[in-house]
Formats: sequence, C-alpha cells, structure tokens
Amino acid sequence: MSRLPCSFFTKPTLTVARDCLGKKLVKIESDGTRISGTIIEVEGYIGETDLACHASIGMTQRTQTLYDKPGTLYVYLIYGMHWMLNLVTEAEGFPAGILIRALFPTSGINVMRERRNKSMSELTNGPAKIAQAFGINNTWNGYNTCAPDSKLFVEYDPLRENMETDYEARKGIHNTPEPWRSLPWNLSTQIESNKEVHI
DNA sequence: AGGACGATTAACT
DNA sequence: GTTAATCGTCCTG
Repeated sequence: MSRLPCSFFTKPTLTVARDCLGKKLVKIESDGTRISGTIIEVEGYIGETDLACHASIGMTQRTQTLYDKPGTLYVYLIYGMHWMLNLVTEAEGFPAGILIRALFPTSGINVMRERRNKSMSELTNGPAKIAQAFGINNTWNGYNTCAPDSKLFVEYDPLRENMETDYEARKGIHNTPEPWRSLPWNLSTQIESNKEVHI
C-alpha cells in the first residue's frame, strides 16, 4: 500500500479530515522498522479568518509552513514540551491543516512502548503522545509526506473506507472567541476491537 | 530585553 | 476537580 499523493490533501480541509479517518499514519525508521496507526481523530484549522488557527495572525516564521504545499508536515512546540503533528491542506498559499489527535496503533508497538513506557491504550490517544511515540520533533517541520521516498506518510487502508464520523467542537481552544470555539471541526471515528491490529 | 501565553500531559487532591 | 512542567513565538518598549 503506498503513500497518499498531494492531490489527496488538495481539498477543503474538512473533506481531507473526514477522508483521513481510517487511513494509516506510517513512519519508516532508519533501521526499516515500520511504525503505524489508524487515524481516528483529527481537527481542522482553516485559514487566517479562523481565530483558532495559528495563521490568524498572518504569515510568520512559524506559520509559513501552513502556507506550504498540501501534504506538508506542520510541527510546532506547545507548552514548552509537547510537539504537535499536523498535515497541511487546501492549496499552496492558503494556510490550513489538520491536527492529528489520536491513532489506533497497528505496528511498531514495541518501539512506541520503548519511547512512551505506557500501556497500549495510552500510546497514541493524544496529539503530543503521537509525536512522542513516533519520534517526531521540529526537525520534521516542513517535511513532504507525498514524496515517493518519504519516511513519514499517510497510507490508504482498504479495510477502512467511509468511516462513520462524529463532529464536535475543537479541543483546547477555550480562549478562542465564538463562533470559532464551537465550530464542529473535530472529527473522530470509532473502530471495532476485532479489527484492531493488522499489518 | 522582558513578559504573556499556549491546538497538552501527568500527577496530584 | 486543580496545577506544575517548560520554552518557542510574538508583542511591547
């Protein structure tokens, strides 16, 4: 199964968010170890008019990645200690992306457990936990996931298509004014335990 | 040069 | 329910 192309991300952010549910986030380590998880929760941040989006203050050294080509990784530090992993969406020049909030681990679980020292259910059930389990930091900011030889990418999973989708308010933006604080731009899905792990 | 704050997490009471 | 940890980024002066 191969990495999703730039065209997959060159769509309205909420369309990309919905279509990402059930896809796999994959990282190939330098020793060839494959780490992956099914994407089950994402969150859209859409344009300079979205006051919860980092790009609401315009293009800066930090936010320029959001203006980059769809499929680019946007990685930033929050609270002085946590890395957040986002995928750029829409169109080059328009700042938007999706925050990867939760995965269901599917491979490389031993490596993730070495990095996180937590039980299976605590490995990737939060945005900073995903970055930790996958070994993602600022050196990955601006990375092109769609390149043919990329080591971090999103992958199609034929076993999970058209996932049932719940729409809720985005999390952790309680100081953002309305209406943006309550827009249902957090998308999630539930996956059955009997299909949990497959490589 | 300094201060406020944050798309979080873990460890408390 | 609360709070500390911890630093890049942005704004003010």
